[in-house]
Amino acid sequence: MLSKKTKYGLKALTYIARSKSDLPVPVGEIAESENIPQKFLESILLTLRKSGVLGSKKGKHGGYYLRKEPSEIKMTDVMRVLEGPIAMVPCVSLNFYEKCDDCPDENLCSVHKLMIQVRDNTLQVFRNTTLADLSS
Amino acid sequence: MLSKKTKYGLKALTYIARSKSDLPVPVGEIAESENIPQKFLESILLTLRKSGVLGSKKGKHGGYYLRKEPSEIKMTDVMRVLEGPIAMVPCVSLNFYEKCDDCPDENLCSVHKLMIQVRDNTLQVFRNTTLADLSS
DNA sequence: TATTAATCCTATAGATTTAATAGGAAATAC
DNA sequence: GTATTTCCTATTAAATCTATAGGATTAATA
Repeated sequence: MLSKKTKYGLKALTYIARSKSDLPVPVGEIAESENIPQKFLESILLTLRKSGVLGSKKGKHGGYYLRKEPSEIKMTDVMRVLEGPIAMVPCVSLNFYEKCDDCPDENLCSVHKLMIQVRDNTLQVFRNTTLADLSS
Repeated sequence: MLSKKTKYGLKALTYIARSKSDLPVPVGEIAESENIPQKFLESILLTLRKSGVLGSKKGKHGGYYLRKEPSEIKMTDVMRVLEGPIAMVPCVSLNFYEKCDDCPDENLCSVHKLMIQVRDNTLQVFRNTTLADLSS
């Protein structure tokens, strides 16, 4: 299941990408428009800023803005920040690899084989999709 | 993330598919061989039996067996029983559809569009993979 | 300079889900 | 009738997710 954090984050990014204004977009505006609890959204946008996807400006007329063109923001990056590993098991994760406790040899593991296929397919979607695709 | 339930379930099914013996396979044997807590595995195999994937025999020399040939057991079916919906959000689920609380119109929702793609790719993997593939 | 509006930060509560355990009832082989 | 195994229900323990609270900091502007 996609977490609400990720869902809200993607919706917020889309909202910002669609924004016509030159000014940064304040959290309150997004929260209201997209039906997202404001405080929760604050924390989400904060992590997106810390990861480099978003920039921010404090104070009056402040808010969040994209650091790159929407077409340059890949879903792989966004998903890894919001949702964590793209793989369904750590033992097939490219960026968050971890060995399984059980499983003496993962080359013989049937789950491993299957999940590599799922990972590759999902990865292909996220690599070929940018924020520009979402917001169009 | 794949739940342990699903992971254990897949490993157990693979173990049973690989079994040479004519007798049903007892839970204890699988649990020991695959490093799975036995009581937990019991409950997992029980749900697989109730869903029709496995058959069982009680008492001495009892255990679990496959109801169909491994090549006839699709991952779509197994995954839906063990892990639930294949889609990452209920609003793009074929078998467990649910509308989102937020989201006035899901055709305009950027998350919706993206998750349909992920679903279709994952579905393709699961539709084209059977237990025979896992256990070979 | 005071006011207002915004991000930033930390902590924590509440809710849900997952993982695992416990204890025995029912069935079957021998 | 004893040993073995599935079957069933309940419960605990742990982890994670969702959301809220309360204020500190920063910046624009009147």
